[in-house]
This record gives sequence, structure tokens and C-alpha cells, in this order.
Amino acid sequence: MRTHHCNELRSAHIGETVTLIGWVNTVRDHHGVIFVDLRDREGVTQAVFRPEENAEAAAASHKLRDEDVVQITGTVAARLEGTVNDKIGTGEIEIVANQLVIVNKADVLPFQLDKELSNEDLRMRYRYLDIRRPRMSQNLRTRHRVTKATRDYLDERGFCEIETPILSKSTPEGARDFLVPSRLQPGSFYALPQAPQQYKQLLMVGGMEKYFQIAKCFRDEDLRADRQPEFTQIDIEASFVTQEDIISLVEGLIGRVFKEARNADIPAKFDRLTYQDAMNTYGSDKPDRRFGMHLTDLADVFANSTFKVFSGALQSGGTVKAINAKGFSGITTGQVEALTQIAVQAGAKGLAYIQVRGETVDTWRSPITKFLSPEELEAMKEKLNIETGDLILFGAGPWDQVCDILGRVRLACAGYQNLLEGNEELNFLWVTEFPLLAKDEETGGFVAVHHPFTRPLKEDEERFMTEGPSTDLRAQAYDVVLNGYELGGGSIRIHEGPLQSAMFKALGISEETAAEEFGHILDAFRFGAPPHGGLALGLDRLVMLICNEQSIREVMAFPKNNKGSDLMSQSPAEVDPKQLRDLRITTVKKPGA
RNA sequence: GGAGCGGUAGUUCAGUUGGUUAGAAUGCCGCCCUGUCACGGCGGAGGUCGCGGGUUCGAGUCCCGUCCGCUCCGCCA
Repeated sequence: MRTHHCNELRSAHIGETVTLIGWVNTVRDHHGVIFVDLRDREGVTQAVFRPEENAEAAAASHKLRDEDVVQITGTVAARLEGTVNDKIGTGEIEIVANQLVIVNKADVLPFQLDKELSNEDLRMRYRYLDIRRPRMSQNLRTRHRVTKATRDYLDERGFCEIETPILSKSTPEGARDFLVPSRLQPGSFYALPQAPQQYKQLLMVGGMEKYFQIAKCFRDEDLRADRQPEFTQIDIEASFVTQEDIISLVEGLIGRVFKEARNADIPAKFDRLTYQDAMNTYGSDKPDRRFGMHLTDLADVFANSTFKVFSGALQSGGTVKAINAKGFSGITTGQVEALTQIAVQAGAKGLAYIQVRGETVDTWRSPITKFLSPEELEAMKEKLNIETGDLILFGAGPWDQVCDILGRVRLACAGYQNLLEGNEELNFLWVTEFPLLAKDEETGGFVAVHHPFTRPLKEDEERFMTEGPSTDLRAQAYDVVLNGYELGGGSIRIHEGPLQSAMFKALGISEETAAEEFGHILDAFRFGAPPHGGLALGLDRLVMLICNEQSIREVMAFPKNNKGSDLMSQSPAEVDPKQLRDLRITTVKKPGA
């Protein structure tokens, strides 16, 4: 059988008799001499067939086609002078073949493995062929190195990997659940976990102290390039820890992962921003800080402006902010329209702008400068460092809305200006002090920004217990961000019954509902629950960024498409009516279908 | 639920203002070739222009509908 793999043989092996097994990568048939590049997971080795060495093997090699599985036995030989191939690791040698076994013939493939393929549904339909391509197989092996480094790192620090149930209980909060009908209890359903959140907290109550899991999670929501219905989290929880403990643990973990999976050295400590500062400066809670274009506050400039759009926003408690897209005064009309559409979708009434075409204000092109006084224009010029060639974009209104609008506009401008073209910086960031609660637009009640088990900041906890919920309470919650992607997030949790009950109450969850849905948690907290906290990292996104890919589908072996289908196995699919009978389930057609 | 982009040979793509027989590269098949490595040369096969309808003397091209794929918004504690 196989003695070496296809990226193993070097000049030192010359003279040895070896056997390789793999796929026919290419055949170059010169009639008299035939070259076969044999490929396996590790690389490529050239085999050469000559009639004078072995007529039978040479004759058989004429019939080889791409992707046949073959076993080749021969002698390792130095390549002739001038025929060394420095593009492959085994380029100094070749196998002079004297035996060829065709293990399995291959049909002509539906696409060429050595060419880029834009047709993603074809790739998905034949994913097993797509995985033979170096890009995919490298990505999957990088993913393995990430999980291996994670397990090693956490194991070395006393963390214990524990599996939690996949068949679990539906919770009213959060994303839509995937449901699994129970046969033994018809009419009842399991839910697939959106995250092992409650289980890992209960493991802390169980005294496991340091837990982690490479955990499959499920959310029945619409897909994106960086969102799949089933995905993987590196889920971590520890007892008797502070936010600082979790942060430095995760900094070390990410450093180890980048070192082992990509051989990249990243900072030992990441920068930090509070949620407030992140929103104020970047208009996002997961800011991409590889470029500037900061949001600048113009409240003091326009406090008494006659331009009602600005002064009115300020007088009703809102804010006026602007960004300076340096050198982008040449923005096209279409791009202005597109930016306006982005702003409007985010809740703006429009998007005020100035195209700075020259030194003096009369050269500026803008729908609003005519409403602004010379003093305001001068102050603004100073604050925003306005120079010829710049593009200024404004937002006015409620603070959170203005931040959000300009944050989106900022990213879109960076895209139009190609600010990140070729940028390979890895910009890590912690965003801390997230709000504990937010207003639900629909119901008018409060919702948990992170989740209902998140602990308030120490200095806000008493106010929460005495004065009740409000949106300016801060949480001991933190996200780790890389280049504008949320890599993960976590919090220090509530571990006492009274505080947890107060939280449920703040969220409008009645005592009966709390007992019904979360009774096990509240019970557990009665029996000596340790203080604890943790974090979860999105493994797919992490690997995607390590592999420089644009979609997590490129780092998952068998992902789903936009509509949640697996094009290879054709799932989801209808099932045998008998299975439905066992579950006592009937399906109804959509009206009109 | 909404918006945008795309769908032409096995694959990647081109196809002008609507106009003769829809092209190229690659792959595939056959023949030739004893040092190639994206081997080369010669020849050949290969098309429901996603699908349905409409406008027109004439539709790959224009219009309507629909299906599929991708991206984004909503959604994703």
C-alpha cells in the first residue's frame, strides 16, 4: 500500500522504491513518455511512465483520465537537468513508474478543479468535488487547526469540554427556534439550542468551574454571507471570574489560534472602547477601525442655528453629527442616491452633504450650505478639518439613530473609496459596557440587549434594584470585534435569585412565566450558585477571517444556501407520511397554493 | 416580508440599436507527438440563450410574469 504521501518525497529519497495513492491531477501524454501528476491531500508528485521501463504500465497510463484514483509504484529519481519544477514541493524528483493500479475510474467531472468557479450552486451540488480543490481543503484544515488550538489552550488552563443537549427546550426570548416534534409525547416539541447558555450556567452551579464546548447552535432566521442556520460557537464559561479574567483569557486564546492557524502574531492586548464611545465615534458597536472617518459632534456649532433641521434636532434632545469622507468630493450622483437610501432605510429623513470643491464656500456644492451662517460654516470647517476635495455627510436627530445612520454611511463610503483595498491589518477591539436594556419599539417594554442572564455593571446594579429598568443602565457585557465583524461576546452573569427575578420582571416576564420557562435556573440559584461569566466566539466567522474569505460557507464543509437548503442532499425534504403519523403531525397547504 | 445584481456549450464568459447559420477560451472525444509540468499540433462533437407569456415581419437582446442563485435591509436575546 501507500508508503508516502504526495508532498513528502525529496532528493534524499532518490533510489527508494515507493508507492503513492491518489487522484490523477493531470496527464501529459507525449505518446512515448507519459507524465502523470498524482495528487493527494498533501500535494502533488510527478510520475513518469516509459515503455522501456515497463511497457504494460506505460500502455495503461495512456488511458488515465483526470480524477481517476490510482496507485503508482516506482523508483524515486532525480529529474533531468533543466526540468526541475520549483512550483511544487516535490519538484526536484519524480517517480519512474513500473506499476500502475487503477483503483477506481472517474467520470468526467461537472467542472474543472483547477479553475475558479463562480457558480456557487454547482459547487454546492457537488460539494465533495469542490472540497478536492486546494482552497476548500486548506480552509477545512485551517478550521481544524483553530479548533485544535482552542482545545489545547483551554485544556492547558484547566477548562473541561462538556457536551450539552441538542434536544432542548424552546425559550420565548431571542431568535426563532428550530423545533423537533416528540414522538413519545405527541404535541410536544424539543427546540434545538440557539446557544448552550442555560446549560453552561447550570454547569457552573454544578461546580465544574471551567467549561468550554465547540458547540453547534441553531437559529431559524434568514441567512447571510456570515450567517447560517446551524453554526458553531466556541462556548466558554468560568466561575469566580471577573470581566478582566475573561478578556485576558480570550485575548490569549485568539492569539494562540492566529499563531497556530495562520502563523500571525497579533497584539497580546486588544484596544478597548465603551459602547458609548464606539457608537459616538464610529456609529457601530462593532466598528471597523482600519480607517478613520470618525463621527464628529457638531452640537455646539449648530445649537442656535436658523437651520431648523439641525437646531430642532438639538432642541428636542437629539444630536447633530457629521463625517468627513476625505477626498471623496467627486462622489457620483448615483452614489449620493445610494447613500441617501442607506440613510433613509436607517430612519433618516434624508442625507445632507457638502461636496467641497474649493477653498471658499461659494465653490461648495450642497443643498444645505445656503441655510448656514458664515460663522457656522467656519466653525464646522475647523471641527471637521475640511479641505478641498472632501465630502461631508450629516446626520441630525435622536442620538442612537444618528450614530447608526452615519455608521452605515461611513462603511458605504469606505467601500466606494476602496479604503480597505489590499488592507491586511488585523484590528482587534473590545467593546465594553453595553447597555443592559433597550426599549422594544413594538411593545414599548424593555428587552435584554445581550440576554436576560447578563449582570449589570456594579455601579448600576443598586440603581437597577431600587429604581427599576431604564435604558441607561450598563451591563458587564463585552464583545470582541475584528475588522468590523463581531467575533464573539459574553458577559458576567447574574447568579442570585433576587437579581434574576428582578431582571425577569424588568423584561415583563411574569412570575408564572418565569417559573415555567426559567424555573430550573431560579431553583439552581437557590443552592449556592457561584459567581460566573463567560463568552462565546463565532467559530465560523473566526475561521472565515483567518482564511481571508468573504463568506462562512467557504469554511464549512456542507453549508446551506440562501434559502436554507442543502443542494447536495436536497434537504429539507418532504417525509414519508408514516413518519408524520407517528408524530401525529399533519401539514396544511399555504392558502392559494 | 422588501430591494438590488445575475442566469447563453460540461465550465468561465462575450454577444453592438432587435436582423443571415449564437461565438471564444477551457474541458470532452479522435488522431499525431519520448522530457512535459496550464505540454504542444491537427480534427470533431457539444446550445430548450432558466421557464412561461407578450410586443414585432423578426427576440439571447424589448415588456410582463415566474423559478433558481448571490448580496443587502428587516430579522438574528
